[in-house]
Amino acid sequence: MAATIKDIAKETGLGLATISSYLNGGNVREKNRIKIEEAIEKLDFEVNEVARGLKTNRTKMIGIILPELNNIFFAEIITELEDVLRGQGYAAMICDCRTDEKREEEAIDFLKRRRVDGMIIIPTGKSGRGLQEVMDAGKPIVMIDRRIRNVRCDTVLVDNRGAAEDAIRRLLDRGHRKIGMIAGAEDVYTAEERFQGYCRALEAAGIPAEDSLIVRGDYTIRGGSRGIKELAKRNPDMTAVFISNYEMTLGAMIELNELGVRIPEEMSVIGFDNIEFAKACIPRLSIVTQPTKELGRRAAELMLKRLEEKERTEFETVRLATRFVEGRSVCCCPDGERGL
Amino acid sequence: MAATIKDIAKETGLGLATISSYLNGGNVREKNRIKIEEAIEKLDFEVNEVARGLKTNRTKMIGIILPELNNIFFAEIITELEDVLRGQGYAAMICDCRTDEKREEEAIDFLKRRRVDGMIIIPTGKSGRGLQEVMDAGKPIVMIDRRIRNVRCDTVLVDNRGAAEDAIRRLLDRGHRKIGMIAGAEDVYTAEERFQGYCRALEAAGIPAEDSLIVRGDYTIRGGSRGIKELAKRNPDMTAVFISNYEMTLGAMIELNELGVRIPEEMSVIGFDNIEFAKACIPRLSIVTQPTKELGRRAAELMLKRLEEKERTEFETVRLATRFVEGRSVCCCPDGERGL
DNA sequence: ATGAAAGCGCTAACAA
DNA sequence: TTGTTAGCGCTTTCAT
Repeated sequence: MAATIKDIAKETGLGLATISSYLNGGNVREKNRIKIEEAIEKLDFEVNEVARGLKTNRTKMIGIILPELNNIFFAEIITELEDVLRGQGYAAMICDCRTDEKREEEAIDFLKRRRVDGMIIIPTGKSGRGLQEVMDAGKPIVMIDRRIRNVRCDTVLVDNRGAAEDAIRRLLDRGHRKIGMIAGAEDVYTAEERFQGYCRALEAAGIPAEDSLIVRGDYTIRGGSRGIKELAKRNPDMTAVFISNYEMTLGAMIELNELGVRIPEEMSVIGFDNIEFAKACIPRLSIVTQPTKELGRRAAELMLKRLEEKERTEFETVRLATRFVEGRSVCCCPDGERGL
Repeated sequence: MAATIKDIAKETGLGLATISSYLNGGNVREKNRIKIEEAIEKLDFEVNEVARGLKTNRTKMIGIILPELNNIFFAEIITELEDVLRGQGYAAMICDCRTDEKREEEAIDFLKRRRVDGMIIIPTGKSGRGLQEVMDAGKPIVMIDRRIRNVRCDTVLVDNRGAAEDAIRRLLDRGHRKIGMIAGAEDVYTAEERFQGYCRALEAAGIPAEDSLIVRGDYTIRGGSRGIKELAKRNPDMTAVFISNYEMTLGAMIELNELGVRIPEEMSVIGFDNIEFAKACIPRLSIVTQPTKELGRRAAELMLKRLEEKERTEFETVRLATRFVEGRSVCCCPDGERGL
């Protein structure tokens, strides 16, 4: 059995409170400090954080709920998040809900029972069921990447609309007019924002958005390959395509590869996320990248701030900028007349 | 404040033990069961797992230590792991140690203080310092992917040597004789096994392994691109290359892309891991893939089995087979005489 | 600065 | 089956 502070007390002849005080950085007489440290060393004592958590009602655990861990975009965010949190002594209890709303709700309950001090969530569902109660119980929530209407809390987002707008504008500048988009599902926050950016850029250029140039994928590899096939079939005159997340970009590249479409001669492409993948493509892919590390860091910092604050202050929403990384997958299309 | 079983007892007029018995699946009179359920509903009671953990000395938390979460190979393993564990009510406390031995040791301490019921680790360090003590304290440990000599515990590995041997044999069968390898660092368990497979296959074919055809990367993208550059420079007559992990494969592809080397006409390539990436390559890459899901699942199952067992049984070592996925990145080289 | 004692929410004997 | 009681390891008044 592991040693307890009782054992340390007995070993040193001191009282429990003194040991506790020492452990929590209180003032202890030099002489006793040494005695305690020797006893700790000798008995191989380690604070029992479970007991401490029960007593203080603070477990120093943060629940993290996300759609899927085996997704490089989310994994990068969580990596940074966990790093910052643990640096402050907080443990990350991670729940992957497999992009399933029901599982997401279960995860929230699971974490409530475990009495985490707060939750950081990259939402899957749209309802946010269960979250408001967590907030009401005084446990802070920080949301990343997607927003949910009913839940008021700190949020860290990306400027999705601006990112898409910028990408499309670059295609327009190179003379493209028939620009396809592989968008995400309508009920996904980021997907909708990116889609709006696409529309807005075209609108600003006086080009009506055509239904045939838009397909809805579902942020999966399969969705990307289906999407590009569909677009190509429907639009022989399409000269460029904008793909709005990494998995779909990967799927589209696989399919373009399969179809033998030459990039950028036959088709200009702008993808999303994962710069390493983009560099490995032939030719190098132009992409929009998101600041994953910063998303994670800012979310962790917002959480830590909430955990320290005495009284609740205004909720913050941080919106981070994306970056465009130029590859060689976009060519000029002066007459807007090439295509497949 | 959240309701406690005391509140439920007061509300129902029953004793604490009855409530506890109900919560733990004991026998409770039908009438009382209903009363309790109503009270739980009314007071919005949820078991406090922290208190339960303190009392039972079982937190139902499993510590998971890994080199890096933002690595698709590890992320896939952890995803499956967490899924299986949570399905049995266990929480995954994940610690990313950034491939840093010191951080790995800190993570072990961190998890000990938190009194996790067991640890699953994908080791970074070679010493396994701190792990044996965990075992001695009666907490099971399961190791994944890499083995550590001093620590005796359940282990789930991949047949790395066989995988490399098979890959090289395929190249030999197609007539290649000058086969390069981008290996990992010598002190990395999997890297060494894969390297041995390479040597063994050549040996079986009566071809001496040449130093100039072997470079040591460090399992990073950068290591891969440097590796292929070095190999190409040193061996103008090299006709094929085997790259022994995903990151280095990615790096090598980026560099080959940069150098304008045509695959497979000028260079046959066999990579490692990440089938999606392989499919997106032009031409599709032939690769060795590892059974990530099964690695995670088996590890979780071994852990659960240990947690249930009354007395300690023999440690198990599971070794899983890899799979070769044929692409179009290997060509025939009948005379062994082409190359760059 | 230190000690004594109460109690966080739960489980597990033991009695009834 | 149910109630009473002790105690898991810690923190935290309140005295001293």
